[in-house]
Amino acid sequence: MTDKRYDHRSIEQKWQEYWLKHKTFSVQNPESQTPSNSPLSGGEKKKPKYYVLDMFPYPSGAGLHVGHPEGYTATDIISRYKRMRGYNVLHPMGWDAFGLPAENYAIKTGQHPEKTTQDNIATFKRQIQSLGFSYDWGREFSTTDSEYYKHTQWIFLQMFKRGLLYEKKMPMNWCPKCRIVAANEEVENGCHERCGSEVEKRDLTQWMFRITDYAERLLQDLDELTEWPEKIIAMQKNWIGKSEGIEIEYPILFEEAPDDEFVDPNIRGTNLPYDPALKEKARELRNNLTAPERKLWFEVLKNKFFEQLKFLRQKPIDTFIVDFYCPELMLVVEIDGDSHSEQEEYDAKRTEKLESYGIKVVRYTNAEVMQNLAGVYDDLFSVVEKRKKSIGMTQNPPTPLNRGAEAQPLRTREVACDSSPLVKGDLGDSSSKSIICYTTRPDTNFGATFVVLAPEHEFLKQYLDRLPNKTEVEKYIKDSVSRSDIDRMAEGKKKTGVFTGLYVINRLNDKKLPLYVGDFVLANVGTGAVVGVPGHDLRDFEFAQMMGIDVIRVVVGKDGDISPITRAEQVQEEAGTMINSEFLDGLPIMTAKEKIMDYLVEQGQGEKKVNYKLRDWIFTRQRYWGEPIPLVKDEEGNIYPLDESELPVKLPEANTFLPTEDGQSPLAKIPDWVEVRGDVSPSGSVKLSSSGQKKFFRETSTMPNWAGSNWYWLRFMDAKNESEPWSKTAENYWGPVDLYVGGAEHAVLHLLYSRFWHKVFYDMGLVHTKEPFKKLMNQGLILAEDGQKMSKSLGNVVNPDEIVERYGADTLRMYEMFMGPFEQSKAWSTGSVEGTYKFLQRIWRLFQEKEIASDVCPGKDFQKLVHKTIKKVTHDIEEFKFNTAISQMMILVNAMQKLEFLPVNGATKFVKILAPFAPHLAEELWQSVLRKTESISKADWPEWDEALTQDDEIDLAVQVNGKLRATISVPVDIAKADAFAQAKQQENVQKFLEAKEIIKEIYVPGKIVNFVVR
RNA sequence: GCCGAGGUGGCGAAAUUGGUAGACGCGCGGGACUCAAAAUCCCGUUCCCCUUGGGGAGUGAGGGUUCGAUUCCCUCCCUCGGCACCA
Repeated sequence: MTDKRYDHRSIEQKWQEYWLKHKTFSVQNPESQTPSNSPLSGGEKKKPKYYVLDMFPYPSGAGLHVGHPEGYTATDIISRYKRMRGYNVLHPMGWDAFGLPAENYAIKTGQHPEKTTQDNIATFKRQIQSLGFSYDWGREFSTTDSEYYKHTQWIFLQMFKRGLLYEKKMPMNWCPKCRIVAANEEVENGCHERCGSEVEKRDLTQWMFRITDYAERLLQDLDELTEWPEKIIAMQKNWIGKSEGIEIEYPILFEEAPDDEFVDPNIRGTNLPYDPALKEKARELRNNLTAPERKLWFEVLKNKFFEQLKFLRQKPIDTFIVDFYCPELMLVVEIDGDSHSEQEEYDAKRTEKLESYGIKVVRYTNAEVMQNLAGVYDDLFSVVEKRKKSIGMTQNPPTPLNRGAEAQPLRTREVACDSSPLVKGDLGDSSSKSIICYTTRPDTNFGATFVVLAPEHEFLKQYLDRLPNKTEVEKYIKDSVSRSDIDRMAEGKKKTGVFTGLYVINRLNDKKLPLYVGDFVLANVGTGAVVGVPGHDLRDFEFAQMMGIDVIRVVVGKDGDISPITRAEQVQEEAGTMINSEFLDGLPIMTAKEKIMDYLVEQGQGEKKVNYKLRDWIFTRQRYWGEPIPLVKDEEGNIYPLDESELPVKLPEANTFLPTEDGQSPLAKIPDWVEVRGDVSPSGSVKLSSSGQKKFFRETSTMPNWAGSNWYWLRFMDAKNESEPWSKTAENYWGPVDLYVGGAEHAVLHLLYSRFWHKVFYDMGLVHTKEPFKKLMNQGLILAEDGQKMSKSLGNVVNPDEIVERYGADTLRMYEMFMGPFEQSKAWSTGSVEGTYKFLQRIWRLFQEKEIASDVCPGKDFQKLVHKTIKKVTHDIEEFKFNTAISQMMILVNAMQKLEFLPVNGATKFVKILAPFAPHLAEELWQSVLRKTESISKADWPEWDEALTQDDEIDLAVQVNGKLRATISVPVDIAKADAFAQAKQQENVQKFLEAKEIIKEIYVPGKIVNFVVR
């Protein structure tokens, strides 16, 4: 008997060297053009491919965390398993090495980030290699290699040329600590996810990626990702945040402003005398226009259909208040109700009096306005023309805007709008303003009782002076803008706001809605204005309660409650039937939503709109340690892409890595690099040369660290390609990634950005699939022994180097797989590590101490166990259930230990299935003990005989009334009657059947017999 | 608040379509070997009760469906992860 101890150190070192030396895990791309000298043999060429990818690490100074090997071991098991199953496996590793820590370290110590990065990569590589992963190191690269980032820059240029990038000045997330702009995805609860300090909003100009152009596709194609965790799908859906609704226009009712504010006092008709007592009355009328007045006003007069002509509403003249008055033309437009004699007489007198001032009066009836607005318009148009002539206004003849068809009422607003339709109408004309509100629940619009604007709303900026409650509003805006998002959140969800003094009109029911400012309305959501339906939206309800605004019920829920809504619990948001809503009454809310949307669109009061929470991606960073952006500006500020021949744009040497406080990259402080000369080529790109005609300035921002990781999986397919990022041949063969494994923290960052770029590549014809990653798995977090997150400050960090030194790589791999379900987070347990180590020792001793016999019949039970184990381990690997695969192997090992000899057949099979988990030990047993001459990676995965996985004899459970009373050992295929007969003979069963009547006998073959008695 | 994943011995955890709950491992108890210890091997180990056999309870709580529920349905509680005034 040999007495060799299980010496993990020498075994692991020996085989790691062997694998490297023999290039055991290097894979070649199929060379389509040279079949004869292709590194792939004819047989290999026909092998199906399998691409297994880890999320490549950022090589931090802290070295490998025990969390890293968890994912890496899983992918390694899959890789080794797939190889043995005959796949051509691509399993690469590289470094995502641009990023803040190296740079911050550089700022602190002055050490160049390049140096830090190289050191860290060396450490990471050594640590990863010490774990015996089967990577093809021939494909290794770092995103910081200029040979790599030259392609990243090339991709940037292509995207720039496709119009996917634009420069924009807007409030950006600025982290004052890191002195860097962060993408929305990088801000958590108002804090920078990197450093945890609070971000500010700063107006900065940055390059933005039009990821929103792909919002719909990013959402739709999630359906294709059937092998992704539901959790990630849900998070991405949520982040994209699609909602379907409508933008509704609410015309603003301005209080009367002094005439001279609207109309040039030099105009003859401006200063007509009037009774000052009428002023108050006119104001009131103005705020309560009749429906026809409103229609004529909003759809014709206020909208400047008569160019340059200003109409005033409810204007006091003499002792009258006229409906509409145009001072320039001295023209009055009146709308009359159904005429009766008294009224006619009065009107005639009034007309006479007005005409004595030189005023022309035209009259239309309510019915005309309501039913034939086009006719009214035509008539008014000719009146205006004549009037102009008679008054002597001949130049600039008024041109009517586009009108609808003759019989149609006029469409007066074009509802299609610019990108941020905060306010409708020309800013010069205050009397034609509307507030646009986005809502997903227009069905409840009959219940609207107020409108709230975000404090940042454009309307407030431009019309502050015209607000009756100017002082209060101004103060409120100042207060809320000065508070950060965090402050606003810290105050809970308590609603605050102030009344502007203005009203808007809900044209659905001609109701006046008070217009408020409130900071619960967010400027960048929807249109920055919300229509308040307090009966059916909790937030609106809270606001209404705070402000003392009416609540109207327009939905009856399941509970049938139709009482006035006074408590938050009564606020019905989800489902129900419409009431108090005129033509919507009785409809379920979803039907009502469709109906009213169609109605509002038809009436020209709104436009359907799909909204996404997803914002464009802020792409530039004010940092040194990132890919320089290959753009230049000329002295006029025009932007040009650099010519592709200029790539890579390498990072210049720098003395300081500290970004400026005003949001500039340290690159901006290197004038020799920033200022260049060159010429614009016919294609519009710039070629640099010292003799160039023009002066240019380089873009000094760099790319975010997501850029490099946004296409790296494609580079691995063709890592040595110098002329292009990857060849189509390579992508055609290897793509897409079959299995992608990493932490769930990248759910909406890396994984969303990568999907975005991949779709652009797809549109460019550079890849043949819409999605980059077929199957995605997230490893669970590994917590410290105390159940807390591992952290330096808590001193509970487990160093993988120490574990490898003491127990070996195989133990660490095996232990991490045995800890529990792969996707679940779990706490470290040193005790269990030792248990796993003992298991490997037991295997070792088994092969050292027992004679391996080829001619010994091991017995049928053992043979069955071997086949069962192969079956279970195979299934479990496929399903990522490594923990139960290992327990099954433990069961087999326990059984082997009880045998006197090791049957060579069973032992060989066992070593094969052990190989993906503990490759060093398996390779040692394979080559040194079983005397095989080739690496176990080249061996075939063992098959199992299904018949041998079935038991002949089973323990049948016998129940009485569902309670277990006995178990009987019977042949699997026992006849039903025999099963019952044997079961009844059991003493303990009889005890429970005595003096009872059997009402039912249940037999589930292979499982149970159950007697139901009474 | 919403979305997702969970809640099973002292601990990590198992359990095809509803069919013997707790496989496997750690820990613990007992034993063998040893002068002794370590290592190794063997036996036991959900809890409670009589203790040869057994009996009762038990998978976060409470209901329901079923001959039978960790598994299916309803209500609720707790933990973790994500989003968070998205109109």
